[in-house]
Amino acid sequence: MNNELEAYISTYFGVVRPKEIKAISDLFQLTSIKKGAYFLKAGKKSERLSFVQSGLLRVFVQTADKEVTQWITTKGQFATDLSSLVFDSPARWDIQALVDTEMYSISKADYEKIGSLIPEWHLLEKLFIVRCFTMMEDRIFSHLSMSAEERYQVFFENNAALFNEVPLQYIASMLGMTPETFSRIRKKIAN
Amino acid sequence: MNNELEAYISTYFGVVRPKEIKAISDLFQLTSIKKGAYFLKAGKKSERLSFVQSGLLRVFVQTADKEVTQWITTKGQFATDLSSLVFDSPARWDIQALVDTEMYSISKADYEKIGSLIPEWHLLEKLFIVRCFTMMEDRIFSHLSMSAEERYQVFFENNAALFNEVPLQYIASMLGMTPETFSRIRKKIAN
DNA sequence: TTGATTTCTTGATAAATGTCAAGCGTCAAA
DNA sequence: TTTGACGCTTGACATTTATCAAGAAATCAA
Repeated sequence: MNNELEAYISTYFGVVRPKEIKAISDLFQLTSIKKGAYFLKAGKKSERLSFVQSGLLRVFVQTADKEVTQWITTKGQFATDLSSLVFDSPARWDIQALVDTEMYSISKADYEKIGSLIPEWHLLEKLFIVRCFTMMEDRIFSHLSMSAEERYQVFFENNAALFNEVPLQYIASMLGMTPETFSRIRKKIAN
Repeated sequence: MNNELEAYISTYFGVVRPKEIKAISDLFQLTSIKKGAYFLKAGKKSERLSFVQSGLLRVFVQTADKEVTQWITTKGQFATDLSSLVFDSPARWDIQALVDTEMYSISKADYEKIGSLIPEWHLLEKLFIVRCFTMMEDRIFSHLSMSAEERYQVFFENNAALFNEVPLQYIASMLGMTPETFSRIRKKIAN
């Protein structure tokens, strides 16, 4: 399996022994998904966990009156509906490829095998999820304390490249504003 | 140790064997904290994980221009700065008792012992944190898709009792609005 | 390349929310 | 009982953000 995947496993989960990294990475398959195709449909069970190798996925949900983009998954990030994967509940998000996308993907069954391969796996996994939880705390804080313009600024500083790669309306939605507001903020900042 | 704590351990973590529940609960101490006292100070390391048995804690942060309430912890909920507890990083939140509060509290050192007492502990812990993560997803979604009034309604439906127990300004803050907006929403709904 | 489609921008206006200041009620300490 | 602190409400007004509609720009497919 691939060096880049092994780097993810090492970086995100802190697995250090090469044999173990190899054992985990062998459970992943490199899979491709075409632009517009769905990695996950809301209502279905999430059967796979994936790490994006190249390309982009959009996590969103269709509400009665609008579509809400919850996140855009970029290279190196994981994609799944975590609660659906873990609890076998119906997925709450649609996940769709914004461009042709390659990812390292593992089935739920194989994912659950990792625990028996690596003694401290559930601990490492816990640490990974705590990091995710902490990012969510930060994101909530941004909505409690910042204006739309401030949220734009912070996100742009950390994700500038994304602004050339996806329809801006999706970034607007995931920052909690309309495309028009987003556009006006950009205009204001440009001057 | 106490039946109520054992119920939390059973409910939140899914520990089933009575001996194990007992072993875990014995590591907790019932501790009291007076109204206004701090359970955690931002910048310090979070050394304890606690479950509120009675009373209320407010999780907040002081920014340059205002104080932001991130959460109010009620009976049965856990209190800590999770990332600080897990990674030994400085706490990002202040946690202060809103009223005299009793909680079952465990030190980080004892907490980390649980893994050696119960084989599947890290798995159970993971499931617990995934549930927390999912709640954060929902909360972010509420900020991406709902107005202040809708957030008020949803929160009120699920936490009506809290409205008689804490200064409403704190609820306003944790829902991402000013006390004045909060007050006007209440007036509107009353009519 | 061209036409169709989608996305982005802009203006006008409306609605939601924030800010500031004042006043009122409640509660507890003096 | 009074006084002061605190929290809530209200009004006037400002600012932010959303909505709607139109057109410009970019992208995609034939």
